[in-house]
Amino acid sequence: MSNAEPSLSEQQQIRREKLDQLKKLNINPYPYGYDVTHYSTDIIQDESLITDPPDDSEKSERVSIAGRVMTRRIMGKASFFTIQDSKGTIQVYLRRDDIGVELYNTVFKKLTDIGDFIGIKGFVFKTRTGEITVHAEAFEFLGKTIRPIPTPKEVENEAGETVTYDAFSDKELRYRQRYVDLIVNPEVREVFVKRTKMVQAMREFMNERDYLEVETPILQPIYGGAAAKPFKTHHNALDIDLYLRIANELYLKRLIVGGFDGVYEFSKDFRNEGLSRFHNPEFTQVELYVAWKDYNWMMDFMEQMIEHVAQTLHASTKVTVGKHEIDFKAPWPRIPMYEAIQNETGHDLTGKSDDEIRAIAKELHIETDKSMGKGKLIDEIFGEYVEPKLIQPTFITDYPIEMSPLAKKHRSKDGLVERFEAICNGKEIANAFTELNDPIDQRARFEEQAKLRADGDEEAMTLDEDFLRAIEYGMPPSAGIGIGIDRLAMIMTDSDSIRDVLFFPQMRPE
RNA sequence: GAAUCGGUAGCUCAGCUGGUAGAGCAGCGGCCUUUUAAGCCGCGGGUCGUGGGUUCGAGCCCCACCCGAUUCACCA
Repeated sequence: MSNAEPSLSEQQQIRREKLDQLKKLNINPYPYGYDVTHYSTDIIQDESLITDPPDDSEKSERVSIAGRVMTRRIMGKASFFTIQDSKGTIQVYLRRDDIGVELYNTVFKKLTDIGDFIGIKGFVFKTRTGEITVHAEAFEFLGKTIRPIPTPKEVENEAGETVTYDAFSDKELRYRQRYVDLIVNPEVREVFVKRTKMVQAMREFMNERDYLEVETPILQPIYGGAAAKPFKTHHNALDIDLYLRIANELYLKRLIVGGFDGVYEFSKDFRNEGLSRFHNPEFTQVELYVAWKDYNWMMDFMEQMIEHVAQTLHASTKVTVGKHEIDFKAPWPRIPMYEAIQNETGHDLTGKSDDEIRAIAKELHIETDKSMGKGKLIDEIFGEYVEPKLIQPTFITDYPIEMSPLAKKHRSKDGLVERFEAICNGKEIANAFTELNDPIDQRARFEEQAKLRADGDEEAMTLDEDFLRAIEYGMPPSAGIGIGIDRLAMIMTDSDSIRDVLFFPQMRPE
């Protein structure tokens, strides 16, 4: 049939030849299905399946499994190999005399490679060395792979530690070819399963409280709800520019105006900024808005929800992250921002003017420039001196009004808003406020942002006339929060790069 | 965007002061019916990230570029 192309490696050519040979034997290399009764781990965990001594009589139970061949140990007329399915791996014992000469010698020994899919039916026994193994009575070819997969080997040394040889460890290849990473590095699957369970736990926690999961536009004519640079695109039929959302805040608040008491959305957001260990151009937040509540209530809510997440994932409130053990047991400390800064730097910023704060920033060796307003300067000081030191989950409260154009003025502290950020492992994981629902004030704040923009702050917010119209119709007092799902997933899975909690992190094209 | 480190066989890596590329696993041929990094005998496999340059000669030295990792800067 198809001659091997010159650009193919020797191993790729050989595998294509094997494909042709299978067809010549009237074996479909890509059949349509297989009747699976058991997964690998189910068999290993179910003692009652083991026949001892090995029992091939009709009364012993049969299992049928399917998966990839991952290792092979061929000893003439009998072989051991492992099959990997979606739950794990199990060893199979295969004998020529059980399945026939052609299937064994030709189909299995000659034409089956590591990575190929096969189905096995047989009974379960324990080998001399005590490994639970399926003794194959039927062998079926289920899919040819024509590209060799990496072949890491795991072995336990005398100390009982698992040592991996030839691990598929090149990070670039692992990110670019996540499918291969998932095949050969089983711990990767665990990370992503945990991430999904984390999201499920949060969703259940909110659903139990009757908050409504909603969907809002990703393509927005005016981007808002955060300070960030957007991705821009164009709609041809309407002939208008649109932006990929940087946040969904303003839409969820419109729904609060519309009469929902609690709405949330797991939102893919997009920010046209640098990539790093903590930043991917698209990332996930869950935003939640609840009517009749304020930011104090939201702190209670958040610490309870995250404690619940930790319990669900780790059966404990304590999670090991790098060198630290982080305890999510509620309540978490609540420290006003100025107090936190004073604790770390000795400077009390309360009531200070722009120029005074600029001078303090310089004293603290913070690089400043003209476009930085008071809010930005304080944020810089905080980010440099306080944030990295907050390992245990902590609420930092009461932010300067200049850096929070969507938050409500503090009920008692002048110049501040009712806002908090949750910090954990030295990074922000959530941002929340008592929502600003005074339309006159909101308009003034947008106008303040417009000035900052004119002064060169590219991330200052744009005035959204429709959003203002919405809250002019009246928005109940509300609390809102955004929780960074990727950041939280990093903590919950002890991953030190955001790329390790994203299946397909953004990469430059090959 | 800056600095540092890296890119050699399918995978993991070695490659000296520049002399024309190696190992283990994987692959191919053979032996082997309870092995487990199975073993034993034999064999093949490479535009050394890309493009220039220096040199009799470049994986190695020089220049430019591409890709990645880490740290830093901005942002969640």
